[in-house]
Amino acid sequence: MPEKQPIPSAWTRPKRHREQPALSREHIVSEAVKLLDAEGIDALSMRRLGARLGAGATSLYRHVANRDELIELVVDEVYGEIEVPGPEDLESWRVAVIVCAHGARAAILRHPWLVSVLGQAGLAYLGPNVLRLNDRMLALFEAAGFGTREADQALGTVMAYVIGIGISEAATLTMLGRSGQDEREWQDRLRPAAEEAARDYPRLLDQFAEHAREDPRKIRDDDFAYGLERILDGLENRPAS
Amino acid sequence: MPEKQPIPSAWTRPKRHREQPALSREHIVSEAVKLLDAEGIDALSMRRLGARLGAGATSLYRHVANRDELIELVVDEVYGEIEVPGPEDLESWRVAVIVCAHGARAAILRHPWLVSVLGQAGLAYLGPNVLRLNDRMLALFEAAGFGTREADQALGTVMAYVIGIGISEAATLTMLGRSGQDEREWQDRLRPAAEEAARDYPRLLDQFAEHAREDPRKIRDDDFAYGLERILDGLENRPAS
DNA sequence: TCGTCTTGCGCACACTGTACGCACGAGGAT
DNA sequence: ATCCTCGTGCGTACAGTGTGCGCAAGACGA
Repeated sequence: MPEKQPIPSAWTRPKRHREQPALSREHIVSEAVKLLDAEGIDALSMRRLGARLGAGATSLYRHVANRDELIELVVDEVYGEIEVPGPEDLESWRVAVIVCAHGARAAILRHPWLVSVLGQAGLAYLGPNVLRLNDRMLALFEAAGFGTREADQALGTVMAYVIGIGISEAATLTMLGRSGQDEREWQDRLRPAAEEAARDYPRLLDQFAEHAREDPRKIRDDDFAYGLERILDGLENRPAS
Repeated sequence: MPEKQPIPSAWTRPKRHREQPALSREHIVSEAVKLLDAEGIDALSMRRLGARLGAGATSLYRHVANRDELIELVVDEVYGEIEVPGPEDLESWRVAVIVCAHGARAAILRHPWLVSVLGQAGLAYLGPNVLRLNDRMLALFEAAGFGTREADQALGTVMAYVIGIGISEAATLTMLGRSGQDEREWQDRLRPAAEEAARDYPRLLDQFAEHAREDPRKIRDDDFAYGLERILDGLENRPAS
């Protein structure tokens, strides 16, 4: 009488259904993005991701070398969402770059976990979508009269700004998501502590007061636009090199 | 007969030496920075940090609420390294901001793990050093004629840029540290793969070629300075609001 | 001499990434 | 048909993680 054995001979065998989806790199990556969007970076574990795909944790390793590689893939996937206006409808390079920058910021805000992951791992910069984006934006700057080298510098400047802003915005959004609160009420709840901490800095208290009288989201939008305009001004009126 | 017991009555007791260092928030944080500098973000675990302090892992929790709080403290600690020229020796607000920006970049490059940590956790923005730095830089901008609101926007623009640049530089440095290679030879080793990946993007290939003929570090320095100058140009010649 | 407080620590739990090797279905060769 | 070789999924296992809990022991005031 087979007692403890897993009844190997029963014909209620697990019924391998190799039918359709199985598992594929693309499928894994896209599900990882969904998981990250829904539950944030801390929730991305191989086990949980596997579970969502109806697979075991280690099965993923057939399609992805390790967690770091998975993250590189996921980052490139998000880069793929950023659109660059083609050279045909560029009424001016300036608005084209503005469109890109806003698109990139929107992508970051859609996926706030992105920036918390940009700094770690190699992030090879060699993903197809990263390359595509870089190429098309370079084209924009070169068409605007920037030299080969300077076009790269200008692009780097704009992208650094967008990512830098994104990091602080995404940190805020992540914290909000965790506490399940509204951005406004969160700020109100934090104010006493903030004012206490900044007691000796009247300038900061002024800032807090200034921030208190407007919608936090509008402030973020305005701040982003402000900096972007100044940067584009600086690039447009650059000294002849 | 006490057999398996840890010999509780022996006078070879562990010899509690509560003498001096014990454990303190400051000590923990400063040792954490050393550990991070030496071995990177992956090496920061409560157990390893405890071991470096001659303490058990859970002892740290008497002084630090959890790992996230430890990270907030460590971030603030690094912010404390960034110096702001006082209002006395500001020959011009522009050079003062340049000094700050270079100081911030230097701090990031000294502690490349910083940026990989900025995006996660709340990073309350309420650490004493963060407040101090913000206050003094705000003072700079206000003294330069920026209004209360606009000074904050200008500061945000510059800092976002510095952090954005820092993230990509730090990612490079971290990768270098891991592979123990020189920046130059790393780039040479990577080139074939990069050129293969960018096969269809002649503009990118041009860029690679351009980059190949100069010292990578000089390129990074130049790029940083270029963007900073453009941003300051844009801020200096801002339209009257 | 006795509480009470603070501090360090051992243990335990749930969870992580991932190496290893088995099992099983598909296809090609004999 | 029979066998062999792949590619793929998964169970198990190991070392390592953050941290809650409760005990022990010194410090200190009454």
